[in-house]
Amino acid sequence: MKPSIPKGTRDFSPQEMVKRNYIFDTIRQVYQGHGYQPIETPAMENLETLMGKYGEEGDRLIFKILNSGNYLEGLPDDLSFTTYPLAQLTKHISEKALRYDLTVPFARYVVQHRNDITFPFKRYQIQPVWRADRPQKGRYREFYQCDADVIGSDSLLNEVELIQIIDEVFTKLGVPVIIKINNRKILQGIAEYIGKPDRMIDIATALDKLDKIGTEGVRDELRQKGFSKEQIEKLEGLILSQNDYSKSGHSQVALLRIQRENFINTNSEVIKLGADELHYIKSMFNSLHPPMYSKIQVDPSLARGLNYYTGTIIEVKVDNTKSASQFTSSICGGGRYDDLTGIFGLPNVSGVGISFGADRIYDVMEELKLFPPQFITSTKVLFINFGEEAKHCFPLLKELRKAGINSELYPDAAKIKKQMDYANGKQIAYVAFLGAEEVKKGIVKLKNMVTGEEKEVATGDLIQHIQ
RNA sequence: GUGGUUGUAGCUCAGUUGGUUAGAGCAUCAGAUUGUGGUUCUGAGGGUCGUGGGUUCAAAUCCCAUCUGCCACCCCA
Repeated sequence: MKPSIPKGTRDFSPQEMVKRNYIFDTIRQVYQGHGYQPIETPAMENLETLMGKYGEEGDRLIFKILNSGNYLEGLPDDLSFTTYPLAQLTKHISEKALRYDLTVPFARYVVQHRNDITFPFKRYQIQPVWRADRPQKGRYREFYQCDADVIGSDSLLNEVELIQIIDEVFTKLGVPVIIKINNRKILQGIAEYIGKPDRMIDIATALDKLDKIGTEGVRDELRQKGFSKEQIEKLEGLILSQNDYSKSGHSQVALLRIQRENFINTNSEVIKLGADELHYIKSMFNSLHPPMYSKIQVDPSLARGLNYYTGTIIEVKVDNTKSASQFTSSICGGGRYDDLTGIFGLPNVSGVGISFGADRIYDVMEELKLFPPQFITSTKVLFINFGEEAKHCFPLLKELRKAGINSELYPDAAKIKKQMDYANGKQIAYVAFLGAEEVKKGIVKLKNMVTGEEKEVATGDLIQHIQ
């Protein structure tokens, strides 16, 4: 049998893991610094918990788990695979699924453990999620999300904090980014304003493509989705004010002002609320000292596909004006959801959160060569194995490790050359010789593998000679 | 889910209009003074040419299907 792994999944080598852990550790450290606490949830959830939370497209991308045992039991006798509706069939043969994100399982967790939680509850969670998407560059079927959410607080200061966290993480990692924000209330209000309150998602996803396909493309898409000419014109009056947004040349602030004037004319409370929220957040950052390293941008076309967002939405992309990155997809996203816990029986609890896509961040950092070089190895000192004398290494190894110096003993009494090759392969900085001669003299011969320099040091002074 | 593209040794790739036993470099392993590597020399192992069919006297090469990677759409981290 030829060994292989499922499409869109990957193995990670030691070299890759060191770098991946660097990303995880950085994010974890920032989260903890802001008072977020860790939780974990199972890889699989009840299918029912997940279905219907991510939109139609999302449902399709959920990995369903076939029931154990005789999963065909209890199916109708007249079952025909060609005529039976697939969604119906799924319900019968699958009751569990791999989690699609960390936010919905978190909402479930909050409701289930509500009596043990003090609100507002700030938690972080770093775990893999699975999506049955078709793989591409930066798109995997198994990938890690690093989430932080605050649940049980309406304050916009949470949004402000989360955006600062985003800035802090990417500053630490050295990735130049643009943080884009918008507000779903505006989009919802617009949908109501043009008389299609239930089509907010369609409007949002069409607008989301403004950058890519331009005004005319958005018009076409809306027409295809059944919007009338009047509705589209009304919409344009609000969002696409003046020509093409992307070509308009207005600064972000100016653009926002245009919107607010237009928005006020709609007399829509929802729109005004959304615009005020956006403006509040933006103004917080305008007066922030010291200012953020990352650019923050109000983007009226930002939509985000997930169904559960109701307020602020956030998306982070690599700043291609500051780097040579080819990456255009988002590497972090998030937003506010006013009633995600409601579906699980706990209404009126608002939450807001963000999620870093660790795998995409890794790809970007690799592309931009942002990983520090010292990450190649994890062992600092290798003791050469001379057979009988090997046991004399143990006390020294213990001491080194106590001092935080990663060290190891070669397991076999192999030829020196082979052991040296091993050290080179792992890019180990020092090799220690402790053979019969050294034991007799009470010393260790320490060799610097970069300079080739060798010196005899007393066993007690070993640590001082290692940087 | 739709459309396109790709696949030869662990890695990077050669391989003529279909024509003997499919090659190279790097890597690996073994040896060249039995306590000194990253430079050198010698040798070895390793491929059902992604997989399964088909056309042909003959297929890595042509045709079909399938899988994987990649690209666009869709959507997203």
